[in-house]
Amino acid sequence: MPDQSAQFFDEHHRRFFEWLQKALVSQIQGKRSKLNTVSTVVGVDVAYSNDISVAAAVSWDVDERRVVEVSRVRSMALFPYSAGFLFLREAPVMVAAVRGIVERFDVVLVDGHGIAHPREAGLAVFVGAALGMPSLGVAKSLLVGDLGVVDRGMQEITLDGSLVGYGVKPKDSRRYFASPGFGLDVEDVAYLLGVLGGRYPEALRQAHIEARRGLKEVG
DNA sequence: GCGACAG
DNA sequence: ATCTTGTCGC
Repeated sequence: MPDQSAQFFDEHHRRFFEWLQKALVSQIQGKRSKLNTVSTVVGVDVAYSNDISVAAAVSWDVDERRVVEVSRVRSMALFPYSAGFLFLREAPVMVAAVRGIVERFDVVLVDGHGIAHPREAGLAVFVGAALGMPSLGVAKSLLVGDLGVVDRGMQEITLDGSLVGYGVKPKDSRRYFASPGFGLDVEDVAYLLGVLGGRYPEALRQAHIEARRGLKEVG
């Protein structure tokens, strides 16, 4: 079997998609709206079964600590996974799933990096921009950047000398890396991490479960 | 040229 | 991401 990714990522395609990422980044410059009080967050994740993808968005009430709404979308996985270009594979279906959430919410938590990305154009940046909603990237492993010293279970992620996010290692839950997506800055990330209790976001844990459940319920 | 590489 | 159950431990 030949590498399917070659079909999508030869030199010409890769260069064009990189241009697209840079275009978005320059396009949203200055569109950093101030993050208001966060009472409801929406976590979004995608699960796969061959070329079928199911995205699940879970609305989570931070104070009451409960799921308030679930939205799921099934679709064809048209792009293969390629590090640095995850948005091609997951952004379309993630955006559709979040649009299925009816009740209001304050921020979208995306399973993937925000600006902790080679071109500061991670999946969370695309999803937030497309929705016109503040977004936070939450990844389980580092893609780029340098980690600073561990301080109270947290460490800064630096890229070209600038702070782009935080690595977090809660005592109970799994390690993760958070960076701004759209509509919020690094200072807001620190605030958000506090609101979310420092642990791996329950909204994302639920989204992961719901996405996998979606694969099974339909086939 | 050699490794690294979100999900 | 996905293939996969129960089991050891706090």
